[in-house]
Amino acid sequence: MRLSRYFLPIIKETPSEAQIVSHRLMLRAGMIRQASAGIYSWLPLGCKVLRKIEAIVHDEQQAAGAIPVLMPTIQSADLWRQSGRYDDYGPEMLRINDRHDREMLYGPTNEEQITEIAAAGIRSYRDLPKTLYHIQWKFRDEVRPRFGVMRGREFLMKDAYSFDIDKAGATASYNRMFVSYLRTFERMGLKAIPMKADSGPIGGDMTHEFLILAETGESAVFLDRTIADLSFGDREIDWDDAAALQGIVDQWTNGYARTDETHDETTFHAEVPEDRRVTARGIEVGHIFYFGSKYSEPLNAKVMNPDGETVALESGSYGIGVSRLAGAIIEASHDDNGIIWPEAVAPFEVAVINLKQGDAEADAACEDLYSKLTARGFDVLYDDRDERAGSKFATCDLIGVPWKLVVGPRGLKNGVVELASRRTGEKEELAPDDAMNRLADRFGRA
RNA sequence: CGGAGUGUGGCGCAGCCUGGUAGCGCACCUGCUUCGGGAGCAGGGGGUCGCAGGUUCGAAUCCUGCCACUCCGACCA
Repeated sequence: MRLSRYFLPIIKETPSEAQIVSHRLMLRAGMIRQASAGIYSWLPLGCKVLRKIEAIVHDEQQAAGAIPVLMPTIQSADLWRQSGRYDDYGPEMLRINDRHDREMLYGPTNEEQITEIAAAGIRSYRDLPKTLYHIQWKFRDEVRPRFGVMRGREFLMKDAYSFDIDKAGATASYNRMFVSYLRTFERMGLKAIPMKADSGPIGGDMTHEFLILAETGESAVFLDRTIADLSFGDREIDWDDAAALQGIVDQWTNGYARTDETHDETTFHAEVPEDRRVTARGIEVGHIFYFGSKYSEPLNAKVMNPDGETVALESGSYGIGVSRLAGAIIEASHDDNGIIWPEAVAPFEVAVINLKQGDAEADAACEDLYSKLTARGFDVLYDDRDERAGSKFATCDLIGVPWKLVVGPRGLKNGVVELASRRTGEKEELAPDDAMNRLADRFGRA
């Protein structure tokens, strides 16, 4: 993308309403624009990041065997009456009447809908297990939206729902999602820690929240350092090997890790030696539940088991706050100059910065880099604006492009361009072809 | 939902108390000089002062009502 043709409305000054760094930076970098309280438009840069996050979630969900669907945002009140949640949910649910005065609602979640779908399409234990998911906008009419997309009323969420014949099957499905989440967040460059959670309004007993550590997190967290030091790495997964999955889950859940909701100081001290106790703050980016037949019973989602008996489906639900992640990643990765995107979710992987637009040699060198990198599959931002160098650097750092290729007449005289890392600040002078090869190695591209 | 505030050009703000030609910085446009980490000078464009009533010769300013948004707290993917 040539910056001169892009739409990137950055702002120099800090918007007064933004209290936390991710909100400030998202506004300044032209990623989002507030439409009304807790509701945002995603501008090109923000939209790009959101799509990259979504792509990773889709990829990992499907790797773990979940099947993509897409359910509507507007739902009928009837289903919610059957589950008993129409009244329970309270004013947080946005209720709408259509022209026939039928009661509708903008979905805050989709358990009822998916259970209805499962009830209609799954008849036998032979059809199980199944995990379906979608990534769809949700609306929860928060009393006090704040922190930009971290706590909006409208938000994009991945929600998956598993269906099994019995508790053992449901546990296996739960564990698949658990492991899938470890992989998903790690791919995004995040350290997400599973923590024992309260089940909240959805109910259930087997439940974990995934939190990333950040100073501005909304929850206080208490954990054993050994959990924070775990990393998933490249290990091979057999998604059908229930025992192996259970082993991984055990590895991540054996140590103490809780939020302030479930934290117990006495247990913490008893289980964790003092030098391993970590007290920090975290942002919830995922939440998984097992809830058994809570919805399948009232919604009559029942199947026949091998013994010819009709039994209610065993279910769980599994959420990832996709739009929240965009903010959470920034909370976890930024500096005074702006955002520092992990490569996997960066809106652009590399920026070509032309220090002297209009200089024939510089222009030619930049055009060459831009077309070659693009041809090699890179997402490139070419800053071809007629701006001063300082302004280009500032923009590039603000929007967090992980790598810069700096091209100017001075370097070209010596046959070099500068390759600079946004994260470390390290700079290296290389011949243009060498710089491209360096990037190709880094990103695993030819 | 309790408490506290704010609405004036795209953004950040002053002006309001004490009514009398709507202003500043950034951004934007034009020109010149600059140009390797958010340039300088000169000129220029853009605002029904949140909305509706009221008081007044005259309202951004005073009064009444409404709307929107923000912050603190309780609550939440």
